[in-house]
Amino acid sequence: MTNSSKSKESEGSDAPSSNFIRHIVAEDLANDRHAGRVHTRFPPEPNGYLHIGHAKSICLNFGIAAENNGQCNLRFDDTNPEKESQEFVDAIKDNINWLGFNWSGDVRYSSSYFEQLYQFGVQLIEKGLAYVCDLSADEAREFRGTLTDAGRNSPYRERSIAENLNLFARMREGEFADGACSLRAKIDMASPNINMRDPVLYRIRHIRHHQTGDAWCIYPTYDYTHCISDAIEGITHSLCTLEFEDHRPLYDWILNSLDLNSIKQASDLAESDLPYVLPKQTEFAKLKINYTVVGKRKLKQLVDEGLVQGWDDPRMPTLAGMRRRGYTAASLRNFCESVGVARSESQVDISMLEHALREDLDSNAPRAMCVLRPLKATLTNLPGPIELSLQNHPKKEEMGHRTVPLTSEIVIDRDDFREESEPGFKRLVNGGEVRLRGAYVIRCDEVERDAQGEIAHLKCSVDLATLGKNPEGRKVKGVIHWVSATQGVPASVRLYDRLFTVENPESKEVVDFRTLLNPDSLTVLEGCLVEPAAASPSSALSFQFEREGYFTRDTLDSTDDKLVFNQTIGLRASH
RNA sequence: UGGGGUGUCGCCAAGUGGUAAGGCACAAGGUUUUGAUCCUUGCAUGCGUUGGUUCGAAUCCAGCCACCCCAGCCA
Repeated sequence: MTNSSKSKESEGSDAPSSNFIRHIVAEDLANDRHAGRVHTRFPPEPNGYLHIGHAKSICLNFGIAAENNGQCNLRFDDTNPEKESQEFVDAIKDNINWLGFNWSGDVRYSSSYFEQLYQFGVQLIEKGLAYVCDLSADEAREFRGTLTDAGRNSPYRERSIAENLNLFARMREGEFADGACSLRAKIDMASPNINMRDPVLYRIRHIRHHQTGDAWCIYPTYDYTHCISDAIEGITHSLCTLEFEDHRPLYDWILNSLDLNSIKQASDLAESDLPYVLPKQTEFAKLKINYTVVGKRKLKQLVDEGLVQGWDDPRMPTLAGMRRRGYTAASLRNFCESVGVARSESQVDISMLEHALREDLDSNAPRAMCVLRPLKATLTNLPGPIELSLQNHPKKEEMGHRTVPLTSEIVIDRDDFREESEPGFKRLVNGGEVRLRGAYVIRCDEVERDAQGEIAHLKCSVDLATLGKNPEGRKVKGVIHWVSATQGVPASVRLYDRLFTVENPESKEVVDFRTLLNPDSLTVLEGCLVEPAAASPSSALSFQFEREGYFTRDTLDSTDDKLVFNQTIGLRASH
């Protein structure tokens, strides 16, 4: 067999996986199509918060640039002031930095190209490729035809260039009311691609813009703005999602209709000797994950109707929410890489996200102990309080040690105790032994109940010969976590479960996705006890509470006298 | 009845004519003072389907089927 030698060399384990966009970029580089440049951009509209789906696009765009010594711009595609705001601009910038990416140069805004866009509009009119149309939106819809029937030409389609120029200028001057007319590209009302049936380039909106104020009352549409903005910024690879595939002919039509040299002169490459090449749009499938929703409208609805506690509610798939939940930026980046980039629409299983999270947290989160449902236990023969020095990470000596106080009064988790031994139960039972994590083996000698008959207190004896070593002559298989009842710090802990009860809450069959919300997505536990080291204001924020899972301090809700932890994700449970 | 796409293991996803990578999930073992981690092993005679071309097809050709997107002066 000769194939073994061949397959070995390609097994560079950390090499990024192959995907069709990496192929395209590599091929363009090989053919010197952009003079060696790779320049991408992430172009969010500031009309909502970024979510996990955006993370894929961010990682793709910034990643492709970084891999090829290229640049990636952050550009706010802010052509519809009606829905946009500065609040979203700020949140988006913050999220991108948190994810670990830095955009090239200053933040860009499509709105900062409005004057240039207007001039290009004039150019299209002069070339006889655009006209001012007085059809109302409703009329325009009728003229557009249907998916199967061709549209009809607008009665205003043959206005003279001079008249169009005059009208376009007056649109800008504010002479007309909203919707009175629009600038349209003159393409083909019979095109089977509806986007080519004389699409609107400019509409009239007497409304203040979050970046340009009252400077404009006409605003360019996405199709007109996006391609030109890409061209101005010298973007080489314009990556977007599949639903824009039908817009690509228009993207190309607009750029090819403009004088190439005038585009270059308006671009960041105006002074460059490099040959100017128009950007190319490439589409990929957006990220969908089961048991959650990423539709902007749905997320907004959850917030507005108080179904969650805000855009940064830890149950939300927004970057702000996930960050607050304790997701690490690295885990999100790794997840996006593992999901890949392709053109087939897919819905990724949330277990992949959870895997990336646990993988990162397992290797980086310090360990600590926290008892969620305390049950008091007295260690009857412990000579006195002692301080144990426990390793912060079982495999990483370099993460250091912390001191953990052991006192005669401790708490253990109610779930870790049963009166009767049961098959398969490896924790503490009456009369049985168990290891206190990092400390001694104890035996439960007595169970005390309260007036209601509930188990209230255990009396246990310690085998003083078992610190750091196994007892002789017998095997103690169970290990449970614990916290000193007197030194432990009270905390409130929030446990999370998936937000929706069904795999695909966004499916078309769903009438009202709100009825599919999981009523148990949030459980608040009060009176939990956490070891002092994890409660210190100067400690890390994220921990693995041993045998429970990963938790992070909620810095928004924690106060000096009330500590709050959010469960990031539980440990994998294999029993 | 128009146009544009996509179909490879339960979920993602490599593969570009030479005999189906990898990850997640799952299952079975081993190690373990976390029922975690880690390690080992297993997991598509098969690439939507039917034909065709070829010595050879997931890869090329033709037909069919399923699903997704498009009729905002949203992006």
